[in-house]
Amino acid sequence: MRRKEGNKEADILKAATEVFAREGFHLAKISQIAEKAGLSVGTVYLYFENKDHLLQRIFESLWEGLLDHSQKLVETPNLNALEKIDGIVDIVFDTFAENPSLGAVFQKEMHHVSNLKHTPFRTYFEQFISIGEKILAEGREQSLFHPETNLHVAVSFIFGGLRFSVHQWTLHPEAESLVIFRSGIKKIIRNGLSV
Amino acid sequence: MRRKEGNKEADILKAATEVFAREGFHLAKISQIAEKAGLSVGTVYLYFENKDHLLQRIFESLWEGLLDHSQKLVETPNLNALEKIDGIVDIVFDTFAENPSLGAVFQKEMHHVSNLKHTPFRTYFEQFISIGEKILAEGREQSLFHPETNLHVAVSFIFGGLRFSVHQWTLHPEAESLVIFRSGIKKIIRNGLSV
DNA sequence: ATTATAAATGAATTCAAATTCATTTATAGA
DNA sequence: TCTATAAATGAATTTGAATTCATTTATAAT
Repeated sequence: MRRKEGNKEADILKAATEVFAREGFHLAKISQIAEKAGLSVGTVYLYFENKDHLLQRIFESLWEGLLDHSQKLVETPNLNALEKIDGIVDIVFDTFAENPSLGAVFQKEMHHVSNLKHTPFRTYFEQFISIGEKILAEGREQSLFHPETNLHVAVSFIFGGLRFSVHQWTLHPEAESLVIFRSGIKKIIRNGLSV
Repeated sequence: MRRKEGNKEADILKAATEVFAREGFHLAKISQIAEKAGLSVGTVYLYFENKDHLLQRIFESLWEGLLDHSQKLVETPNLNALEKIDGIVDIVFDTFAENPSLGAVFQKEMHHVSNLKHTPFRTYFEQFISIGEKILAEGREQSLFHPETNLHVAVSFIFGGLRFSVHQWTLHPEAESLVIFRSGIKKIIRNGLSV
């Protein structure tokens, strides 16, 4: 009996991420993905039920990575809330610096994925947000943060800002170094604009 | 000869905005838009060349409104940079509070629109960003802002955070009042999280 | 070397929705 | 009242890509 050569599932996911990043999910063609992965259209369907599932899988592993790292971070002792916020920024930047296409897909398609039936993506997002809120609440208790900061509002703002600016960086990585982008964002979250 | 009744062009744009907001551009059906606007599919094509143009028109007037107001704001004398930042937040919130569906479309479809051929949307976005950078540069000169803040990074972050959080508010307007959301965001931009 | 079978292929099929256009409807002007 | 013509309609057409599946290919087992 014939055996599988290489890791086609991984090849397909990688190709799909790149094509979705460039074209956007809805304009991406399975034929483009197949070509980029170096196999035929039919083979894509041997490994994935359909186009939606491809996107779901990408988000599943993305969210699991983000949540895993973030969960570990919040549980780390001897880190104050400010350091934890920096840690979250690092997790997000590390994730997408390593794989810029993923940043584009995350920015462009999160809403679509959340609306797919039978997916727990709203939950993943909510978990992430709730980790953020936990950190901010901690910082408030430690009197590191302004006591009147509305947690929910702050977390939304930071999530949106972080996701968008990481994506911008992946689009123009030459404009500012990753180091500058990353530290710039940490400063704004900590100190805002005012002197 | 027969004359046009009402303002069908406006009805179609309004309906399209609502349907695009709920379904996302690519899953939205012209038939849904026609039904919501109270006219037939063919009539949509009497007023708009195709589906893409419908989205383009929505963004065109949205951007023009945002840029118009922002332009006026930066030119207002006797406002310091911090007040101008607050003004931008107000402009964005006013725009979308008045028409929440527009906020969803802006969040979900900006990237798609930017990639449409023959559109100046990259330019609109760049103009908006450059207004932001101008304000931040001003604040730096007035010694209101941290001198080491990277303008480009800060503006990206703020744009993304603002757009996302306004959209979140439109999704769950009951969770926090508009007033709380708006002032919370102003505080974070000004002062960050730290005491 | 032959066989059985899993893996892979890609042309053919299916499907859904965008777009068109022949037909109908309403009204301004004669 | 009767055109002439613009406006509106929606069934029919077109389009384009997702998905299928009959066929081919490779290899493990005998």
